[in-house]
Formats: sequence, structure tokens, C-alpha cells
Amino acid sequence: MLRTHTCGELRMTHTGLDVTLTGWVQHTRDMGGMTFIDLRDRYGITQLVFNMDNLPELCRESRKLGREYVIQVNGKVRERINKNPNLPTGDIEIEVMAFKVLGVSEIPPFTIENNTDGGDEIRLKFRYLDLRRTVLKENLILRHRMAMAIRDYLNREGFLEIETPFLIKSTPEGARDFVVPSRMNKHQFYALPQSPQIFKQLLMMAGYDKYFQLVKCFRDEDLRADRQPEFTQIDCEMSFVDKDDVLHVFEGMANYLFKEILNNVPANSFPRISYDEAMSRYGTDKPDIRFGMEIKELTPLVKGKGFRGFDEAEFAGAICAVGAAGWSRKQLDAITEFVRRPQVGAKGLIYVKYTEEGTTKSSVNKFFDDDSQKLWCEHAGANPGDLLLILAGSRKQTLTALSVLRLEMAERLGLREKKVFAPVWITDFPLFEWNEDENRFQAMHHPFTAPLDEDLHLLEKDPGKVRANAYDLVINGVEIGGGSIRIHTREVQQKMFRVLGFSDEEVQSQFGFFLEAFQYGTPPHGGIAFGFDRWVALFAGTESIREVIAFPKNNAGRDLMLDSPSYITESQLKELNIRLRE
RNA sequence: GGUCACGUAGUUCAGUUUGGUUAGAAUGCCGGCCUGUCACGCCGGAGGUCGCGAGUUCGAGUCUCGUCGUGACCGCCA
Repeated sequence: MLRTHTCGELRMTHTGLDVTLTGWVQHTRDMGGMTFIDLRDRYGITQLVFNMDNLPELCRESRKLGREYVIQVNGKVRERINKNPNLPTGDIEIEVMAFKVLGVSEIPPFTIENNTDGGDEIRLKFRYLDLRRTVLKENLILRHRMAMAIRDYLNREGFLEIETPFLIKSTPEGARDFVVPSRMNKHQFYALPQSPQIFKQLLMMAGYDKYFQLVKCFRDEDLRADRQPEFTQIDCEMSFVDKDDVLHVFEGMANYLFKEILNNVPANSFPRISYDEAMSRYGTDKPDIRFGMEIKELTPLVKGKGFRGFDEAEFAGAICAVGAAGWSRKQLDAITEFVRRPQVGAKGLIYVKYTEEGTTKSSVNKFFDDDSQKLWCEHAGANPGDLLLILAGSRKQTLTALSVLRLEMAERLGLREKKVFAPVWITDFPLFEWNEDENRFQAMHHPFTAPLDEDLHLLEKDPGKVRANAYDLVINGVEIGGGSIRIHTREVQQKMFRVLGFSDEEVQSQFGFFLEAFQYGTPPHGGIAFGFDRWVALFAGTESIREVIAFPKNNAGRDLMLDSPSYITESQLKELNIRLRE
């Protein structure tokens, strides 16, 4: 080894010891008579001292060391005269006797410190420099610890980690596939998996009754801060289980992570809310339940008083902002503007201030008297001092807008505390949703999701009413994972494909092998998959999963460091029998 | 596929509203001074195709159009 210790481990107990350290020059402070250097490695920072009195030649040499030079130093550990309480190694320093430059460095394009001066673009281009920063380093360490804890828990629960192929087959339904041309099979393409769904079900059929995999998945769709074209799932499947069994095992896994990683267990068992209930109480299927502020319907209370905004609306709903009756005109205008943005799409915002004196003041005073406004307040659970915010319009759009408004208000009122975690299971999703563009039903989860037993008889008569035996894990408004009990008979699976509008020929060519597999003894099974990147981001306290991925892509799917994707040569194309079209 | 914002020194930004002399700041970088710093301090210096292209104008960093890049969002993401 080129070193005897790391830059994070030396303490007072090591004083007097002769040590050799290696690392990067974080910073030099040249005082004239003496020079201090902060030496950094993965483990921390240790201060080096050079002194003109002792070794003038060495001290002069040290001034030539630039930022990010890689050096090896030999010296003695000694107690500092001025200690630095902000540094774990701040009680000691190294009196350098000799050093050697192991690698010189250009001047880095941005400063490699906690508060970097670099913007997103340049940091992605020089990702290997950005990764030297403590924030990203700690995120990657967190990711590692979580991966280890997950493997540890699932291993002890008897799960086997089994790899599945990446070069597979393009199938309809779901996200757009990334495809890979096959040189040996002219004009044919593999697809990269959107998830190992079919493989894990085949593993259940093969008798591996508890499977998991930390696995890359690929979806060729447009990106967001919480979406990358390739991302990592914790993919799990179990046989001979019902919904409760699955939820129990993975509640256990979530709590194991909370305990091992954050030392903070939110609840032994997580609340469960049906999809319908989530939609009516929160306006979304991924509610943030760290705070109340639930949506209350006011439709019957507001109709018929001549206010067109209500009279013409299918639905009117309110949320109650506790203690916000004193909000200024400016604050209310800002929040009104917020809901009127095209992304939220509300026509306007009606507010009612329920004053401390017990009277009401609203933006629709002209149409409603104090008593009726008080009635709304009571209905929505508001007390004197609270602010009622009301949106009206079509039921679906208004609920969606209220859900967005609810989050925004919570943000402004400081109710979304980073260190509080509120997990919740959302259950009983609709099995299908209607696709307006294609004029057909499509699977809300995926085509292998089992209907609830009691809704099975509706499958062909009234597919829109069928509920799925499916569940999502939502933490703090972030969809962390989702899964379902799967269809395990050929008959139901075929009915499912029929409702989705597949012809028998299409089913045969796309899923023939799968239907065939059902015929050789298929156990009842179900599972779940978690977005590992999102989970790490949640624990790291960041919204962007790029912060927890070593080498992420930008929002156009480009790798700014590699400058990929890129063109390939004519000879590569020829080998693949591919001609580019305009 | 669409909407919006941004693009000025190595970097992060101001300047654009109202076109007008030599485009500024901070930080970084280079040189000098400094023996207890840790956001070291002080003095001095260098550093610019205002993304690119066209247009309007006596005159464009500033206005218009196009284009490229970056970010956020809608659609999309079973």
C-alpha cells in the first residue's frame, strides 16, 4: 500500500506516530512562513503543515502544489495548536517530512467543495470531478448501504437473487422500448426490459417461490427530475401468497431500511387507503399524508346562489389551511396565480378567511352571506383563524388541481418536513383505464394484474368497473413502489388480453410462450417492484434521482460526459443491415 | 409532440425593462507580501466572438426571426 492510514481516521490517540497518507490537494493556505494543505480522500480531510523554520526547501516545494494534485506524504501526527471543531480530524495535523506528487492536475473547471460554483451542465460533463464532492459521495455511500440492507433483509426472508436477461423481446403495452439490432438475425431487434415482469413470473412457475433482483430497467420515454431512461428497481415476486402476505413482507423491508439507515421507524404497519378514497380525500393516488389538509366536497352547499363559477361546476371542493386567515392580498394573489398556471389549469381560486373573531371574509362575499360561508368552513373542518381555499369545475380536473394546491400550500406553510416519513399503501386500483386516443381500455398497472375476486364477473361485461388486486407504496407523496397479485390461469389471462383489444393472433405471437407456461402448473403468485433510485433520493432528502446515480443522463437522455448517444460508422450500420432514413 | 425560462470572463451571475462612450461583480487563476490558517488576510495583474446565423437601425449584449444548447413542466412514463 502507498499509505498507512486514510485521511479520515487519525485522532489524538495517534499523536507521535509516523504515517504515510495519500490523497488530493483540496486547498492550500500559504502563510509565508508556513503552508497548510487540506488533504482529501474518500474518508475525510487531514491538515498537512509545512514550516520554513524546519524544512525550508520542502516548504517552498509545497507552494507549487495545485488544487486536485494527487500526492503521497510522509510525516508525524501531532496535536494542533489551533484545533478545528468542524473537522473529525481537527485535533491533529501532519508535520510533513517528505512528499511525492503521484498525479498532477489541471485547474478544475469548478470548485470541488460542498457549495460548488458549478452549474448542472458542467458538473455532468465533468461528473468524475463532481463525484469527489462530499454531497454526492455521501449519496453514493447511502445508496450502497441501502442496497446492502435490502439484500440482507430479503436474504434472511429466504429470497433468492436471480439475474434475468437484458436482451429480450419487444412487446406492446406499456412504455416505449429501447431496441438493439441483432447482427446475426438480419432485420430483427432485441428490446431492453422495461422490467423483468414476465421473467419473474416464469421463475414462480419454475418453483423459485421467493425471488428478488436489484436490476436495471429501461424505458424510452421523456425524462423528468425523478425519471431516467435507465433506472434501478428492487424487483420482487413470491408464490403462494395473497395481498396481505406481500404487504407484510415489504412493510417489514421498509421498516428494516428505516431502522438500519435512518434509525427512525415511522409505524409498525402502514395505513392502507383504497384508490377511490385516496382520490376523494387527496385528489391523487400518491398522497402526501405527513399533514392533513384533506379535500372536502362543497358542491351541494355552494349551488344556486347565482355565482356562476359554482353553479356551472360539476364539483366544488375545499382545503383548509390552518392558521392562514391572516394571509395578505399579495400571498393570496400569488397562490391564485399558481393554480391558474396552465400546468395546474384551474380557472380561479375562491378563498374564505375565517377570522379570529368568528366572521368570514371571502372573494365571493357578493353572492354568499356569512352564515353560508361559515357552514362551508365547518364542513371543511376550519376553525377561526383558518383559511379555506376552494376550486370548482369538472370533478376530475378540480380534484387534481386541489391535490397540487394542497402540496403547494403545505410547502408554503412548512408542513412537508424532510425528516418525517409517512408511508401509506394505496390499494384497489382500477384494473383498466380508458385510452381516449386509441379508443380502448389499457391496463393501469400491467396486463398480468389479477382482478379482485369479487369483481372477476365484471371483466368482460364492464371492464371499467373492475378493481385490481394491486397496491402502491407511497411515502411523502412519492410513489416508491407498486405491485399486484398476478393472474395465474390461462383463461383469465386470455380474457384480459381480449379486453385490452388484442387479436388471438397477436396474443399468440407476443405472449404465446407465456400462455403455454400457464398450462404446466402455475402457482398463485404476486409481487412488487420498488424504484430504488427514488427511494435513495427520498432518504437523501433530494427530489432529483440524478443526485443518487453515479453517472446519470440529462433531461434529453444525453450523457454529457460521454457525449452519447452518437452516430455510428457506415460499416457498423452495414454490418447490422440498417440504412438511416431522413 | 407542446409550453415556459435561461445562454455574458474558467465558474456563478448582474447589465436586456427604456438600443448609445472603454460590458461589470464575486469567485477561481497568475504575481508579490505575510509563521497558526482552516471561506486565511492584504496589494497588484491577466482573463470576453455577450451560444450561433440572419434581420431592423446611424448604432444591437439589449429589439425581431431562425437555429443550437441547457433546465423545468404538460403530453408520455403498464
